[in-house]
Amino acid sequence: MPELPEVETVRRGLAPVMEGATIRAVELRRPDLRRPFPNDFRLRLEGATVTALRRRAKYLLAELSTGDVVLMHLGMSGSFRIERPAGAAAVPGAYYHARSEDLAHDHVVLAMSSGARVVFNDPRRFGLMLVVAADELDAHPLLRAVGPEPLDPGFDAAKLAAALAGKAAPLKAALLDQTVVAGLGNIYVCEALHLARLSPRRRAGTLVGRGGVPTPRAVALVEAIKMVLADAITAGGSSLRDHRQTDGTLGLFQHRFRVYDREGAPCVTPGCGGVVRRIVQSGRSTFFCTVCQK
DNA sequence: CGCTATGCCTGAAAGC
DNA sequence: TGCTTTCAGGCATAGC
Repeated sequence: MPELPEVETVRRGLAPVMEGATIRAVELRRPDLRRPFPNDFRLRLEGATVTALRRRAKYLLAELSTGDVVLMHLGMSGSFRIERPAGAAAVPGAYYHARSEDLAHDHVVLAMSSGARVVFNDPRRFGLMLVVAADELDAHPLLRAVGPEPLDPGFDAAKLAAALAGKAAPLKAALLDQTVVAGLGNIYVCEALHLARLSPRRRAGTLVGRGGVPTPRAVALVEAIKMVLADAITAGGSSLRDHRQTDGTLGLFQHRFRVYDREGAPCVTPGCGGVVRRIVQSGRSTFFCTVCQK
Protein backbone atom coordinates (compact mmCIF):
# COMPACT_ATOMS: atom_id res chain seq x y z
CA MET A 1 0.00 0.00 0.00
CA PRO A 2 1.96 2.85 1.25
CA GLU A 3 4.50 4.64 -0.82
CA LEU A 4 6.47 7.67 0.27
CA PRO A 5 3.51 10.13 0.46
CA GLU A 6 1.43 7.72 2.54
CA VAL A 7 4.30 6.98 4.92
CA GLU A 8 5.02 10.69 5.26
CA THR A 9 1.34 11.33 5.98
CA VAL A 10 1.45 8.68 8.70
CA ARG A 11 4.62 10.20 10.14
CA ARG A 12 3.03 13.62 10.38
CA GLY A 13 -0.01 12.14 12.07
CA LEU A 14 1.98 10.20 14.64
CA ALA A 15 4.55 12.85 15.45
CA PRO A 16 2.35 14.93 17.84
CA VAL A 17 1.59 11.95 20.10
CA MET A 18 4.98 10.22 19.85
CA GLU A 19 7.71 12.85 19.74
CA GLY A 20 8.73 13.75 23.28
CA ALA A 21 6.53 11.01 24.72
CA THR A 22 7.66 7.92 26.56
CA ILE A 23 6.61 4.43 25.50
CA ARG A 24 4.87 3.16 28.63
CA ALA A 25 3.91 -0.27 27.36
CA VAL A 26 4.24 -2.38 24.23
CA GLU A 27 1.60 -5.00 23.46
CA LEU A 28 2.52 -7.58 20.84
CA ARG A 29 -0.60 -9.47 19.91
CA ARG A 30 1.21 -11.99 17.76
CA PRO A 31 4.86 -13.09 17.53
CA ASP A 32 5.63 -11.82 14.05
CA LEU A 33 4.79 -9.65 11.09
CA ARG A 34 6.85 -10.21 7.93
CA ARG A 35 9.46 -11.54 10.33
CA PRO A 36 9.44 -12.24 14.08
CA PHE A 37 9.73 -9.36 16.51
CA PRO A 38 13.19 -9.38 18.10
CA ASN A 39 13.22 -11.10 21.49
CA ASP A 40 14.22 -7.89 23.23
CA PHE A 41 11.75 -5.70 21.32
CA ARG A 42 9.51 -4.88 24.29
CA LEU A 43 12.43 -4.55 26.69
CA ARG A 44 14.20 -2.00 24.50
CA LEU A 45 11.08 0.08 23.80
CA GLU A 46 9.35 0.23 27.16
CA GLY A 47 10.48 3.19 29.21
CA ALA A 48 12.25 4.84 26.28
CA THR A 49 11.34 8.33 25.11
CA VAL A 50 10.81 9.03 21.42
CA THR A 51 13.12 11.92 20.60
CA ALA A 52 12.16 12.15 16.92
CA LEU A 53 9.97 10.40 14.39
CA ARG A 54 11.64 10.41 10.99
CA ARG A 55 11.09 8.82 7.60
CA ARG A 56 13.62 7.23 5.29
CA ALA A 57 12.28 5.83 2.00
CA LYS A 58 9.13 3.94 3.03
CA TYR A 59 10.42 3.31 6.55
CA LEU A 60 9.33 5.13 9.69
CA LEU A 61 12.15 5.60 12.19
CA ALA A 62 11.36 6.33 15.82
CA GLU A 63 14.55 7.55 17.46
CA LEU A 64 14.71 6.69 21.15
CA SER A 65 16.44 8.33 24.10
CA THR A 66 18.26 5.05 24.67
CA GLY A 67 20.25 5.19 21.44
CA ASP A 68 17.99 2.70 19.73
CA VAL A 69 15.81 3.28 16.69
CA VAL A 70 12.53 1.53 15.99
CA LEU A 71 12.39 0.64 12.31
CA MET A 72 8.84 0.31 10.98
CA HIS A 73 7.51 -0.55 7.53
CA LEU A 74 3.85 -0.70 6.52
CA GLY A 75 4.26 -3.35 3.84
CA MET A 76 1.23 -3.58 1.56
CA SER A 77 -1.62 -3.24 4.02
CA GLY A 78 -0.25 -1.74 7.22
CA SER A 79 -1.76 1.31 8.90
CA PHE A 80 -1.43 3.16 12.18
CA ARG A 81 -4.27 4.72 14.07
CA ILE A 82 -4.27 6.87 17.15
CA GLU A 83 -6.76 6.19 19.91
CA ARG A 84 -7.57 8.23 22.96
CA PRO A 85 -8.59 6.02 25.87
CA ALA A 86 -11.48 7.26 27.98
CA GLY A 87 -10.25 9.85 30.43
CA ALA A 88 -6.97 10.52 28.64
CA ALA A 89 -6.20 14.14 27.82
CA ALA A 90 -6.01 15.15 24.17
CA VAL A 91 -2.59 16.09 22.84
CA PRO A 92 -2.54 19.49 21.12
CA GLY A 93 -2.17 19.08 17.38
CA ALA A 94 -3.13 15.40 17.46
CA TYR A 95 -6.05 13.94 15.52
CA TYR A 96 -7.57 10.80 16.96
CA HIS A 97 -9.31 7.95 15.23
CA ALA A 98 -13.03 8.09 15.87
CA ARG A 99 -13.34 4.44 16.85
CA SER A 100 -11.65 1.10 16.57
CA GLU A 101 -12.43 -1.29 13.76
CA ASP A 102 -10.93 -4.45 12.31
CA LEU A 103 -9.54 -5.43 15.70
CA ALA A 104 -8.56 -8.85 14.37
CA HIS A 105 -5.56 -7.35 12.60
CA ASP A 106 -4.36 -5.05 15.36
CA HIS A 107 -0.93 -6.52 15.92
CA VAL A 108 0.97 -3.93 17.98
CA VAL A 109 -0.25 -1.39 20.53
CA LEU A 110 2.04 1.29 21.93
CA ALA A 111 0.75 3.02 25.05
CA MET A 112 2.37 6.45 25.10
CA SER A 113 2.88 8.80 28.04
CA SER A 114 1.02 11.41 26.01
CA GLY A 115 -2.10 9.38 26.77
CA ALA A 116 -2.46 8.21 23.18
CA ARG A 117 -2.53 4.58 22.14
CA VAL A 118 -0.76 3.99 18.84
CA VAL A 119 -2.18 0.90 17.13
CA PHE A 120 -0.56 -0.89 14.19
CA ASN A 121 -3.00 -2.85 12.03
CA ASP A 122 -1.85 -4.99 9.11
CA PRO A 123 -4.11 -7.67 7.58
CA ARG A 124 -1.53 -9.10 5.21
CA ARG A 125 1.37 -8.80 7.64
CA PHE A 126 3.93 -7.73 5.07
CA GLY A 127 4.82 -4.98 7.52
CA LEU A 128 7.87 -4.96 9.73
CA MET A 129 8.99 -3.70 13.14
CA LEU A 130 12.54 -4.02 14.36
CA VAL A 131 14.73 -2.24 16.86
CA VAL A 132 18.33 -1.44 15.97
CA ALA A 133 21.10 0.63 17.52
CA ALA A 134 21.19 4.13 16.00
CA ASP A 135 24.85 3.86 15.09
CA GLU A 136 24.13 0.69 13.11
CA LEU A 137 21.14 2.10 11.27
CA ASP A 138 22.85 3.26 8.08
CA ALA A 139 24.66 -0.05 7.74
CA HIS A 140 21.53 -2.10 8.38
CA PRO A 141 20.81 -4.49 5.49
CA LEU A 142 17.36 -3.00 4.95
CA LEU A 143 18.67 0.56 4.63
CA ARG A 144 22.25 0.24 3.45
CA ALA A 145 21.49 0.19 -0.27
CA VAL A 146 18.54 2.57 -0.27
CA GLY A 147 18.95 5.37 -2.77
CA PRO A 148 18.50 9.14 -2.47
CA GLU A 149 15.41 10.79 -0.99
CA PRO A 150 13.53 12.24 -3.98
CA LEU A 151 12.30 15.32 -2.11
CA ASP A 152 15.76 16.17 -0.83
CA PRO A 153 17.14 19.24 -2.65
CA GLY A 154 20.26 17.19 -3.35
CA PHE A 155 18.26 14.82 -5.55
CA ASP A 156 18.68 16.18 -9.06
CA ALA A 157 19.04 15.03 -12.64
CA ALA A 158 22.72 14.29 -12.20
CA LYS A 159 21.98 11.95 -9.28
CA LEU A 160 19.24 10.19 -11.20
CA ALA A 161 21.39 9.88 -14.30
CA ALA A 162 24.20 8.34 -12.30
CA ALA A 163 21.83 5.69 -10.99
CA LEU A 164 20.33 4.93 -14.40
CA ALA A 165 23.52 4.91 -16.45
CA GLY A 166 23.95 1.73 -18.44
CA LYS A 167 20.70 0.17 -17.26
CA ALA A 168 18.87 -1.84 -19.88
CA ALA A 169 15.84 -2.40 -17.68
CA PRO A 170 12.60 -0.57 -18.47
CA LEU A 171 12.33 2.85 -16.85
CA LYS A 172 9.33 1.64 -14.86
CA ALA A 173 11.34 -1.17 -13.29
CA ALA A 174 14.32 1.08 -12.61
CA LEU A 175 12.20 3.60 -10.71
CA LEU A 176 10.62 0.87 -8.59
CA ASP A 177 14.14 -0.16 -7.59
CA GLN A 178 14.63 1.44 -4.16
CA THR A 179 18.37 1.69 -4.71
CA VAL A 180 17.84 4.07 -7.65
CA VAL A 181 15.55 6.45 -5.80
CA ALA A 182 13.83 5.84 -2.47
CA GLY A 183 10.13 5.74 -1.79
CA LEU A 184 8.46 5.37 -5.18
CA GLY A 185 6.04 2.50 -5.70
CA ASN A 186 3.69 1.38 -8.42
CA ILE A 187 1.29 4.33 -8.22
CA TYR A 188 3.74 7.21 -8.14
CA VAL A 189 6.07 5.73 -10.74
CA CYS A 190 3.13 5.58 -13.16
CA GLU A 191 2.08 9.11 -12.24
CA ALA A 192 5.54 10.64 -12.52
CA LEU A 193 6.25 8.98 -15.87
CA HIS A 194 3.02 10.34 -17.29
CA LEU A 195 3.70 13.84 -16.02
CA ALA A 196 7.19 13.68 -17.55
CA ARG A 197 5.72 12.18 -20.77
CA LEU A 198 8.14 9.28 -20.66
CA SER A 199 7.30 5.74 -21.67
CA PRO A 200 7.56 3.15 -18.88
CA ARG A 201 8.99 0.81 -21.52
CA ARG A 202 11.89 3.05 -22.47
CA ARG A 203 15.27 1.64 -21.48
CA ALA A 204 16.40 3.42 -18.31
CA GLY A 205 19.88 4.09 -19.64
CA THR A 206 18.49 6.27 -22.44
CA LEU A 207 18.02 9.12 -19.97
CA VAL A 208 21.78 9.43 -19.73
CA GLY A 209 23.89 11.13 -22.38
CA ARG A 210 27.52 10.62 -23.31
CA GLY A 211 29.84 10.98 -20.36
CA GLY A 212 26.99 10.41 -17.93
CA VAL A 213 25.41 13.78 -18.62
CA PRO A 214 21.70 13.85 -17.75
CA THR A 215 19.42 14.41 -20.72
CA PRO A 216 16.50 16.86 -20.74
CA ARG A 217 14.31 13.81 -20.16
CA ALA A 218 16.13 13.11 -16.91
CA VAL A 219 15.61 16.70 -15.85
CA ALA A 220 11.90 16.45 -16.63
CA LEU A 221 11.58 13.18 -14.77
CA VAL A 222 13.18 14.52 -11.59
CA GLU A 223 10.89 17.52 -11.72
CA ALA A 224 7.84 15.28 -12.21
CA ILE A 225 8.80 12.96 -9.35
CA LYS A 226 9.20 15.85 -6.94
CA MET A 227 5.94 17.46 -8.02
CA VAL A 228 3.84 14.30 -7.84
CA LEU A 229 5.17 13.33 -4.42
CA ALA A 230 4.79 16.82 -2.96
CA ASP A 231 1.23 17.12 -4.25
CA ALA A 232 0.34 13.69 -2.90
CA ILE A 233 1.68 14.52 0.56
CA THR A 234 -0.37 17.71 0.58
CA ALA A 235 -3.44 15.61 -0.25
CA GLY A 236 -2.75 13.18 2.62
CA GLY A 237 -1.67 10.38 0.29
CA SER A 238 -3.81 8.04 -1.81
CA SER A 239 -6.49 5.84 -0.24
CA LEU A 240 -7.30 2.80 -2.34
CA ARG A 241 -7.88 -0.30 -0.24
CA ASP A 242 -5.78 0.22 2.81
CA HIS A 243 -4.24 3.60 3.41
CA ARG A 244 -5.81 5.76 6.09
CA GLN A 245 -4.41 8.73 7.87
CA THR A 246 -3.79 8.14 11.58
CA ASP A 247 -7.14 9.71 12.47
CA GLY A 248 -8.91 7.31 10.13
CA THR A 249 -9.71 9.83 7.41
CA LEU A 250 -8.97 9.03 3.80
CA GLY A 251 -6.20 10.52 1.72
CA LEU A 252 -7.43 12.42 -1.31
CA PHE A 253 -4.77 12.03 -3.97
CA GLN A 254 -6.52 9.08 -5.66
CA HIS A 255 -9.00 11.59 -7.07
CA ARG A 256 -6.16 13.23 -8.94
CA PHE A 257 -4.58 10.20 -10.58
CA ARG A 258 -3.52 10.94 -14.12
CA VAL A 259 -3.17 7.31 -15.21
CA TYR A 260 -3.12 4.91 -12.25
CA ASP A 261 -6.17 2.61 -12.30
CA ARG A 262 -7.65 4.61 -15.20
CA GLU A 263 -7.43 2.02 -17.96
CA GLY A 264 -9.57 3.07 -20.93
CA ALA A 265 -10.05 6.63 -19.69
CA PRO A 266 -8.96 9.61 -21.81
CA CYS A 267 -5.43 10.90 -21.34
CA VAL A 268 -5.41 14.16 -19.36
CA THR A 269 -2.48 15.64 -21.23
CA PRO A 270 -3.85 18.74 -23.00
CA GLY A 271 -4.39 18.09 -26.69
CA CYS A 272 -3.20 14.47 -26.50
CA GLY A 273 -6.40 12.60 -27.28
CA GLY A 274 -4.92 9.26 -26.23
CA VAL A 275 -6.43 6.63 -23.99
CA VAL A 276 -4.85 5.21 -20.85
CA ARG A 277 -3.61 1.68 -21.37
CA ARG A 278 -2.65 -1.04 -18.92
CA ILE A 279 0.26 -3.40 -19.43
CA VAL A 280 2.13 -5.73 -17.10
CA GLN A 281 5.79 -5.11 -16.32
CA SER A 282 7.75 -7.15 -13.79
CA GLY A 283 4.48 -8.78 -12.86
CA ARG A 284 2.77 -5.51 -11.93
CA SER A 285 0.28 -3.26 -13.66
CA THR A 286 1.61 -0.24 -15.50
CA PHE A 287 -0.81 2.49 -16.62
CA PHE A 288 0.31 4.89 -19.32
CA CYS A 289 -0.58 6.70 -22.53
CA THR A 290 1.12 5.44 -25.68
CA VAL A 291 0.38 8.70 -27.48
CA CYS A 292 2.12 11.28 -25.30
CA GLN A 293 4.54 9.14 -23.30
CA LYS A 294 7.66 8.50 -25.34
C1' DC B 1 -13.17 -20.11 -8.20
C1' DG B 2 -9.84 -16.98 -10.23
C1' DC B 3 -7.84 -12.65 -10.40
C1' DT B 4 -6.13 -8.48 -8.42
C1' DA B 5 -3.79 -5.65 -4.89
C1' DT B 6 0.12 0.75 -2.69
C1' DG B 7 6.09 -4.03 -1.04
C1' DC B 8 10.06 -6.35 -1.17
C1' DC B 9 13.15 -10.26 -0.01
C1' DT B 10 15.12 -14.49 -1.96
C1' DG B 11 16.90 -17.22 -5.24
C1' DA B 12 17.21 -18.70 -10.02
C1' DA B 13 18.42 -17.58 -14.58
C1' DA B 14 20.77 -15.04 -17.85
C1' DG B 15 24.44 -12.23 -19.46
C1' DC B 16 29.16 -10.71 -19.54
C1' DT C 1 34.23 -19.29 -12.22
C1' DG C 2 32.22 -15.35 -10.50
C1' DC C 3 30.01 -11.00 -10.48
C1' DT C 4 25.96 -8.33 -11.88
C1' DT C 5 21.46 -7.64 -13.62
C1' DT C 6 16.85 -8.98 -14.20
C1' DC C 7 12.79 -11.39 -13.19
C1' DA C 8 9.53 -14.92 -11.21
C1' DG C 9 7.97 -16.68 -6.93
C1' DG C 10 6.31 -16.27 -2.62
C1' DC C 11 4.72 -14.26 1.58
C1' DA C 12 -0.90 -13.67 3.93
C1' DT C 13 -5.24 -11.77 3.34
C1' DA C 14 -9.32 -9.41 1.43
C1' DG C 15 -12.38 -7.94 -2.09
C1' DC C 16 -14.60 -8.29 -6.43
